[in-house]
Amino acid sequence: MLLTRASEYALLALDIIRNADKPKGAEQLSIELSIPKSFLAKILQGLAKEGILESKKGAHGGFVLVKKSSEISIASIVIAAEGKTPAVFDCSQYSTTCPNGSIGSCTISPFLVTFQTKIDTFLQKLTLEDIFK
Amino acid sequence: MLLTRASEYALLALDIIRNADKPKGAEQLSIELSIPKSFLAKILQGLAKEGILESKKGAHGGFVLVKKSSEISIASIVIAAEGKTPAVFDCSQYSTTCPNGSIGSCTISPFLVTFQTKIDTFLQKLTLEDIFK
DNA sequence: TATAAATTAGAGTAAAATAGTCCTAATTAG
DNA sequence: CTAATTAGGACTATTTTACTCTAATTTATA
Repeated sequence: MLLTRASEYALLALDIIRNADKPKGAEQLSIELSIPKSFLAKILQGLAKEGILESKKGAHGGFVLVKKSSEISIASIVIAAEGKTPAVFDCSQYSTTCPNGSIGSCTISPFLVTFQTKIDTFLQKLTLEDIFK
Repeated sequence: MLLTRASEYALLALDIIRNADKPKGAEQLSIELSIPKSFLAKILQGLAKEGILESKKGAHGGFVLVKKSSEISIASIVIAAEGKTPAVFDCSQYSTTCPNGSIGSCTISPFLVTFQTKIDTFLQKLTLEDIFK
């Protein structure tokens, strides 16, 4: 799987947050979406760190969108949620054990790079607004 | 990750097999590629079952290509190697616990379907010949 | 026909990634 | 002050990935 539940929960939560007029708390969101609160809270924290959401602490706090939906790429959401860019195949991680030696010299490397670029481009061009309209 | 080592090993092995004039054994391939023999053997068995390779048992046996490289899609190789089609996000697996109920009614479903289709199409159009030329 | 070289099949295992939980601290509206 | 809320870190459970091992089967060839 390219995307994990973190991305799924992030996108579902963002759709609710962008349609709300007040800050949405993690607990409220977890109830509306029927997903685990602590896990969702972690994901929302990640989105806040990346500047996709603004978090308001304390009573009546919660999360609000900082930018317009049309200015938030799906790529940035996924990277914030997953903690890394979604990779077709994680060569670098295995570089020391790579059968073909260093990265880039492998016979399938051109294919992998082309594929990865296709995915990156697709996610970078798509915005939060696009996927919900 | 969308693709696992099974697909990587399958593609690397197929590149050697298609350039050989005799059946290539799992052991020989595992040596040339510096990858575990038993694991590679399992993957080659899968490719043989899907009709991508023909396996010859016994002495001087091994694996040979059945079709031309240009007639073998990367999609078919990946499906044979992974045992399933590479999924962007595995909704069906979570259908019983899906926050939004049944598949397709989820707000991110259209995005997921579009994304998955893009990937499927890309892999179906690409052939073994394409990625090594 | 014996034998060595292969694939086949299935069960089992180890490591890594995913999907969480839990607890304590810090912040803030009212 | 206090109740509501985010922040952070450590921890755990589950699932997937990446293998291994053993025994059975097949087959070229001597």
